[in-house]
This record gives sequence, C-alpha cells and structure tokens, in this order.
Amino acid sequence: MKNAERRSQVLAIARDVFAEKGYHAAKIDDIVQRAHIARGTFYLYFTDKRAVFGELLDDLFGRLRTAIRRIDVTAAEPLLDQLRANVRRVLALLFEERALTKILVSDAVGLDPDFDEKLLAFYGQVRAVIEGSLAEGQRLGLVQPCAPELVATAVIGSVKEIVYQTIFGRLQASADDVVSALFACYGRALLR
Amino acid sequence: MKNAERRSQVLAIARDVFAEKGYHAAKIDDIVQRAHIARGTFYLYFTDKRAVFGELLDDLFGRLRTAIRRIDVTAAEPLLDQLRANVRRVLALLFEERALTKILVSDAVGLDPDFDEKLLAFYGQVRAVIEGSLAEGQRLGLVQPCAPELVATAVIGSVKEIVYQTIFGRLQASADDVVSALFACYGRALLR
Amino acid sequence: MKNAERRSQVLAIARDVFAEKGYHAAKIDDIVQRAHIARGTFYLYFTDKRAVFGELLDDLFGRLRTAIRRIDVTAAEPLLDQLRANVRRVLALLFEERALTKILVSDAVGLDPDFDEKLLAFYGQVRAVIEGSLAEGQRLGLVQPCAPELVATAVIGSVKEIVYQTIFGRLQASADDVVSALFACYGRALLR
Amino acid sequence: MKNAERRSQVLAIARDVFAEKGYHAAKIDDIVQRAHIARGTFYLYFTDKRAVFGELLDDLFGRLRTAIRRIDVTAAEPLLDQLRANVRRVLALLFEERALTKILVSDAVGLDPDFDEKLLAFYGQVRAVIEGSLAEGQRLGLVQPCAPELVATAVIGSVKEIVYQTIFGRLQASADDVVSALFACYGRALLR
DNA sequence: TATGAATGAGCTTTCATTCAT
DNA sequence: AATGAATGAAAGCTCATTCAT
Repeated sequence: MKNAERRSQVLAIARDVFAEKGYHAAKIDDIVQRAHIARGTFYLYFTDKRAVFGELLDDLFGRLRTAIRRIDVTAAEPLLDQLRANVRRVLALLFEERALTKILVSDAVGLDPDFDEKLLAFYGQVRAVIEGSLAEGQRLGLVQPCAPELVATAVIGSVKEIVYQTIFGRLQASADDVVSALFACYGRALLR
Repeated sequence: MKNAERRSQVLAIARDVFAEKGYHAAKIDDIVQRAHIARGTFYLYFTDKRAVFGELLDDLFGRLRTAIRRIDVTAAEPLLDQLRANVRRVLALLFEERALTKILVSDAVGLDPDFDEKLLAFYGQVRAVIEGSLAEGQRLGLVQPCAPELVATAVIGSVKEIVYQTIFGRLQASADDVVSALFACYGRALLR
Repeated sequence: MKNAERRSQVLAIARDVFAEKGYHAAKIDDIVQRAHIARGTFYLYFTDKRAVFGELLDDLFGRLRTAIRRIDVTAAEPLLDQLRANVRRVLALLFEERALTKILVSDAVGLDPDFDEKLLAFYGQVRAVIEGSLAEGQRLGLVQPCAPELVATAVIGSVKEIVYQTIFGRLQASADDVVSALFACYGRALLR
Repeated sequence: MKNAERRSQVLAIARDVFAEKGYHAAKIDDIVQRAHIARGTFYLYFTDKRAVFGELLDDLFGRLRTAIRRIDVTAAEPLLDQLRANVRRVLALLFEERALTKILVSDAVGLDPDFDEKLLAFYGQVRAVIEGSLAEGQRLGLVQPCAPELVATAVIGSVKEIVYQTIFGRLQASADDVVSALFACYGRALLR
C-alpha cells in the first residue's frame, strides 16, 4: 500500500473512531489497532492527535465551502433554485458524511480555543456568504428589510440543529424535507 | 462559612473555570485554588468533576424551563406577546448567565454520552413545547401548515446559534434585536 | 452516657467494622457513623486508627493469656484434664468472639511490622507455655522425646488453622470436636 | 530487553518488594524504581497492583500443587516415604522461595475478599488431598479412626505455622527437622 | 518505512487526622 | 466533651508521544 493510500486509510479510521467515541475518549490505540498499524507508524503520517482531528475538520470545511456557492444574480438559473441547490448540496454532504458531521456538530465544539476559533471562522465565512446574498437581494428589492447578520446566523443555526438532531436520531428527515421546511420559514418570510 | 454557602461558592467558581477553560482543560486544582480551599474540600461538596458540571447544567436547564412557558390560547394576553415574552425571558437569562451559557452551548456538547443525552433530553422538551404551540396554533387556524418538528428544531437552532455567536463575540445583539429578527423570520412566515 | 461506656461502645463497633471489612477497607467514617458520633469525637477516645486496632488485639491477647494456664504437675487435677480445659477455654473464647478472632487470624496478619511483631510476641509466649509444659512432661517421663519448639508450634498452628477455617465457614466443628481431634493427634502421639 | 524477560524481571522485583514491605506499604514507585523502569512501563506488563500480586500467588500455588502428590497405595514406594517426600517437597519449595512464602503466609491473608477466597480455595484443595489420603488409609486399615477434615486442617496449620515462624526468624528448623517432628506427632498418632 | 517498548507528566480521588467553634 | 468542616499528602493509573532498532 503506498504512502498516500495508507494515510487516508488511517484518516478514515480516525474519523470513525472520533465519531464513535468523541475526541477525548478516542485513543490513539483505538485508531492504530483498527488500522492494523503500530503506534509509532501513526506518527509517521500525522504530527499528533489534534492534527488528525484538525485535518478531518478542514476536509469537511473544504467540501462544505465547495457546496456553498454565492447566489449569482446574473445567472440564468432562478435565484430560488440556486438557493435550494445550495441547501441541498450542504445537506446531502452532511447526511452522507455522518461521521464527519458528528465530529463537526458535537466533538469539535468546545474542544479547545484553537478549534473553537476554527469553527467560528468557518461559520463566519458561511455567514458572510449568506449575508452577502441577503444584502444583494435587498439591493435588488427581492428581499424584505431585515437584520442580515441575525437572519444569516439563524439560518446557519437552523441547519446545524436539524443536522444535529438528525445525527443523534432525534429527528427523521430527508434533505428534501429540510429544504422544504427551511423555505417555508425563511423563504416565505424573507422574499417579497 | 456554612455548608450551603461554601457549596454555592465552589459551584460559582467551578462555573467560571469551566467557562474559561472548557471542561477538559479545567482542573480540579484550578477550581480549588481560586476558591482558596484544599483539594479534599472540593470532594466534600461534590462527588466528582462531572457531578459539578452536571449540577451547573441542571441548574441552567431548570431556570430555562421556568423561563419557557407554554402558550396559553385562553389567556387574555395576545399570543404573539406571550411568544415574545418567552423568547425574551430565555435570552435575558442566557445573556445574563454568560458563563453557564458558554458551558451549555460549548463545553457540554460532545462531552460524553451521558451529557449528550442530557442535552438532547432538554432540547427534546423544549421542542415538544414549541411543537405543541405550533400544533395548537394550526388547530386554531393561526399558524400556516408546516412540519412542526422541523420548524421547532429550526427555532431552537436559531436561538442557539445566535446565543453561541454572541457569547463568542462574533455577534452584537440585544435581546430585543434577536426577538425582532426571529419574529421577522418565523412570525411572518408562520402566522396567518 | 459516661466516658468509659462510650469508649467501649466505640471499641465494640470498631471491632465489628474491622471484622466485616478488614483493617484497610474499614474507614473511620464507617465506625463513627455506626456509633452515631462525630468524626472528631473518635479522636477524643483514641489516638488513631491503629491504636483502636491494637487495643482490640491486646484485649484478645489478654483474655487468651488468661485462658491459657500453665500445667500444674503438683495440682490434684489430672494433667490431661488440665490440658483439655486449656484448649477448651481458648476455643470457647475464640468461637464466642468471632469478630475479634477474625481480626486476629486474618486482618492483623501482615498489617505492618509493628503488628507482626505483636502477633509474633504473643505466639511466642504461648509457645513458651506449651514448650514449658512439654519439657516438664518429659522431665517427669510423661511425654515422649520430641522437639518441643516444633511440636509447640505445630499445636498452635493446628488450633489457628482450625479456627481460621471455622471462622471463614469452611469447617463446621464444635469446641469439643476440636478438642477430641487434637487429642487424638497430639495426645496419642506425645503421651506415654 | 525482550518482553517476557522484562515481565519476569518486574515480577521478581515486585515479589521482593511485597515481601519486604507488605502489600499495602509496597508502592508501585518502589517497584519501578528498583526495576529502573518508568511508572508507565509497569502498566505495560500488568493491569494493576493487585494483578501482580495475584500472579505471584497463583505462581506459588501452582508450584505447591505440583509438589503435593496424592498418595498412591498401589505404588511400590512405601506410603510413609511418599508422605515424607510430599512434605519435603513442599517445605523445600517454601524455604527456597522465602519472599513468595512471606507473601503467602502474611501479606495475602485478609488482603481483600477475593484474595481470601483464593487462599481458602487453595487450602481447600490441599485439605481435600490430605483427607483423601487419610480416608484411603482408613479403608486399608492403615490409619486410625479420626475426623479426617479436622486432622487434615491441623496438618495444614502445623506446616503453615512452622513455615511462618521460620520465615519470621522465630524458629530455626531444616526441612528434615520439620518432617521428623510432624511424623513424630501425626505419624505416631495416626498410623496403626 | 515500520515497529512497539518505554516514557513520565499529570490527573483524579481518598481518607486519616486536625482544630476552630 | 462534642462537633464536622477543612486539610493535603499520597497514591494509582492513563495515554500521547518518543526513539532505538
């Protein structure tokens, strides 16, 4: 097995272990045992435990960033469809990557100041995108007057909570259900 | 210092230490040093670290439960005002109890299965109240058709995220701002 | 309740607690709780935990010393009857004082060098008495030639082991059974 | 140093430390310092302190079981010689393994219910062997009528006490002295 | 590149004892 | 005489990380 392959194998196993046990309860031993490698080998691929976790998080952040596209008012595609597609892509990714999502909404929270910062930075970026879209919409007269930073935060929180409750089995909802519900709330309220 | 006094002193200090450092980084030593008591004294009042944390959480949960009142359709007070008062009480409590709120939205998440369960149970109760209100409203023709469990979850998520961002200084908003924004979204969208 | 009364009440409770849990597992708390006194009160009557244990042991040693009487060859009572009476008194005492006996044969062993010394000193005294009787008997031509120190030790060990096994429920035997068995062995073997 | 080697090195050192200080006074630190290993290394080879002790005890039990052989009435070797050989093997083992013997007769007693059980189980097995031999001897008319369970217990106690007193320096006796003395008592008394 | 034995700082918890009231 | 809150030394154990092979 070549280097990169082994690396991503360990990464995938670490992801599952973190998701199952949580960051602190997950031991390096759990990971290396499941990966059938020696303890020392782990440190050939990663500098330390935090680094693996950070990498997993960054990976998800990257893919989420790709999924979230700024609304293009000049594009042919109707704005609402663009929005819907955005939410669908995000939810599809999160529902598909259960382990990573669990890590994101549960383990990474309050882990330590650096990770808190990482999370806040990511959510800040997402918020900026949503705020930008809202501001653009208001400029074009498509969106009702509102406090964009609060609405954007509320939207993020809604998605997070729905995903969180779904991940922990307290909510059964398909991506489409969620899209519909979110549009029932925010669409109706915000669009003119 | 008498028993109950010392107990709540330690509790308050533990709360601050947890809020500042996070559950795992907070050491019993940090707590006792700041309280100017011996390490053993801590264990006189609490069985262990988890127990203090659990108590702090339960305390906040209790106060939040008190703050959240089921909408009474038979009351003289207009329903919207009842809603607004609910949200205001919750936000006032959370904004006032910064340390506890930090613990709630950050440290308690993903701490361990028991605390996860505790959180989920609490949010489940709150969701039940909101769902109940929505269902009641729909029965009375006051609320648009919608998926109550998703909308209720979205509302909780919105509040959580706004509080979270505020606590971490990424958002500046008064309780009133938040109430307005939430009503702008959910009020407009849900009420007929 | 007057001083001495309270003292012996605590002593009796300590004895039971030691017997039930063993020296190390027995906590001062167990004793004071059962005695319905405060922790500090315990230290008004005893200097420390070891002291209570030592006192219990000394008490039993004292009573055993009283029970064991040197064989008096000048007395009217037949020597064999004197012997039998000795063993019976010892066994009666031990079987009656189960808790103290448990402490003696189990908890006190290997507790620490001081207690080891205490035990060895006591057994040494008993051995001296038995050795003395054997030597006397040999002088009078009543006892077969034998190694008195080994035989005396063997006798002590026999009694200890029978008592030990009885205390722990592995042996059911009355004092009389034991007396008979011991005489079957040692009597037959040693007496001319 | 390879795995098994290191393990038995630590085991031997633990044995000596237990024998010198007694189980409770023996600290993990004492063991690792003497072994020139880090504290964590100890836990690489043993789950905890109790486990090492248990292993030492089991080791001695195993060797004692090997030393004690059931009397074979059909064998060419005279029964008395078989008996003598048994006692000699046991004593030789115990006198040779001073540290382990000290642990057996002193530290393991009253350590905790599990170890008490272990001891009682072992002595129970030994007693069963002796009782069996006595019963067999009675059937063949070689042994006087007696209470086998009491006599067997007495024999065990005799050996234990002699060994105990020897280990603690209160008795000077070679294995042969002991064999002679025991046969002087039990042989003369029991054999026809 | 891979191993896994070794490390040791660092943590929580216990409990006999003290002492101000 | 009695209390019980406070003490703090002391110990067992964990586990991320290192490094000689």
